[in-house]
Amino acid sequence: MSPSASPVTVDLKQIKHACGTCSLAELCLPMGLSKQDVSKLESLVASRGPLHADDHLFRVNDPFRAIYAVRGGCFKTYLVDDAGKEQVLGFHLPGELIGLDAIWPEKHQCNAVALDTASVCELPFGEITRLASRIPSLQQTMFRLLSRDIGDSHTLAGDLTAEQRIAAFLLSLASRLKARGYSESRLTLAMPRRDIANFLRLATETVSRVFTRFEKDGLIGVDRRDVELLEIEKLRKLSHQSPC
Amino acid sequence: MSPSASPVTVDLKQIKHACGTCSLAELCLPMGLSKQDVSKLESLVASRGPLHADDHLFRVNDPFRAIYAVRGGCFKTYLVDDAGKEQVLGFHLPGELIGLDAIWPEKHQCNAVALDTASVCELPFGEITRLASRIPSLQQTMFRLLSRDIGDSHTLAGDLTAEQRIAAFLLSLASRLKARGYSESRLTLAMPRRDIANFLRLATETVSRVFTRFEKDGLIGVDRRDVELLEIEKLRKLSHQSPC
DNA sequence: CGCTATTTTGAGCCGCGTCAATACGGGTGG
DNA sequence: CCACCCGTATTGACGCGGCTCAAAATAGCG
Repeated sequence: MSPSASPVTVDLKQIKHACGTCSLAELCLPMGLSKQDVSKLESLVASRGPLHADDHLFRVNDPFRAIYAVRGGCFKTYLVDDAGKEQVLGFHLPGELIGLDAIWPEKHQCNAVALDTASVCELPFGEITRLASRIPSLQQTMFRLLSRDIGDSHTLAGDLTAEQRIAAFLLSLASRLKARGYSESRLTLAMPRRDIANFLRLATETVSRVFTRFEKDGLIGVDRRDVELLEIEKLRKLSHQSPC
Repeated sequence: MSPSASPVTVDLKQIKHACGTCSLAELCLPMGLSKQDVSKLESLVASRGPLHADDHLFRVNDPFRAIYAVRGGCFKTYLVDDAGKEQVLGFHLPGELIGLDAIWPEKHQCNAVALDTASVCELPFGEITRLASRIPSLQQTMFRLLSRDIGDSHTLAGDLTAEQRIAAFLLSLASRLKARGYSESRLTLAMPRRDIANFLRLATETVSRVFTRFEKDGLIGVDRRDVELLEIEKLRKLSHQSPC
């Protein structure tokens, strides 16, 4: 039924659930909860993993039962359009939630696949909502997390040049990784150029060319999937100056 | 403080709040609530209007106090980027909610302006959440409405040709209007070409040209802002066939 | 060491944006 | 009722950014 629920030999229950001590706590659901409330929450959370590259967390039309918090690794969400072509909707780093768009019709609206070795916390939605009724701050947190995702979607909506898109993309990854305790300037892309291009609505070749151009201009250092941001300020200017 | 709260001579309290009898009930918050719960909800709702074209409902960074349900008319939400250029985020028809993206940071994330004579129901968010804690189905409704907005944002994200965008835009308007009891095939655009173009990330001239082309091909009839969809099926095909 | 997927690089083309001019319509004042 | 004005919409000419097609370079892997 649920994908990648193959007879893996990992007993999910063995993994200790400890939102209270999780380094992602303030990014994830427990944000702003009391100790007692966090422990109630913990009792609902099931850890799941490890998933490997290309393992699916869920697929379009899977029944919606839980939302997922990325614990480690990187996920990609995507659709397949009528012509059979993939449409990357986003990349999801540790501390970020996946599956919020499935609440409405109670079916998953996209596919979610691991890009590398990854693990997630599974949050059964029905029980979360029941708990949220009794804990106002949890309800509030849920509303905020949902609201944040609505605003975020506007980020890439503008009509931007290839350079602007790629600069913004790199900066977005960097800042999100920074918030999770990783380096702000050095990052390893978990996804191939094709996925980046698809996500940014560009051709793979264009992404490649812009990477090269950025490197020649001394803005970044590129070695395969390792990227170093050398001139963050210049990138920032590039990313939100209009193509006037 | 709140924009367009000029000394209008309309006493807001005079307008009868009756979510129970509102034709938009099943589109709006009361969706799936019991009679008793609806009446509790009604006691929170304040009607506001009429607003006139160019009246702002709220602006970026206004403190977030309420979400708004469009009761009549049409609204546009937009941002102004660093270069001072407007970015249309969406159009909002009767029965649709505005301001959900402001829950998170408790500030409005965009500007909302009436395109024609319009009115809204104002739903004080704090009281809604308080009520939602006590009425699980209201909480559920809120989650669903938020979730729906997340999914919707993907609609225009693809890289589509000008014709695909415009066909999809017209179909989206038509289907939303149909759900609200209006004609499915005849519609009056409340917004100028410039706003359509901006929303679809196209040039005004391109929108104009595609309208003309569609008309020559017998797909639509256009008279200024009145549009008639003559070949809905063909438009549908056009809108989601890949540019292969 | 060969096989394959990924990435890079080059050449040519096309859709759409830009610039510019014209047409249309609705409102205002004489 | 007409002349005038101004914002919106249409139409045409042209250039460019990014896509397509094609091929070579590079890396990972058995």
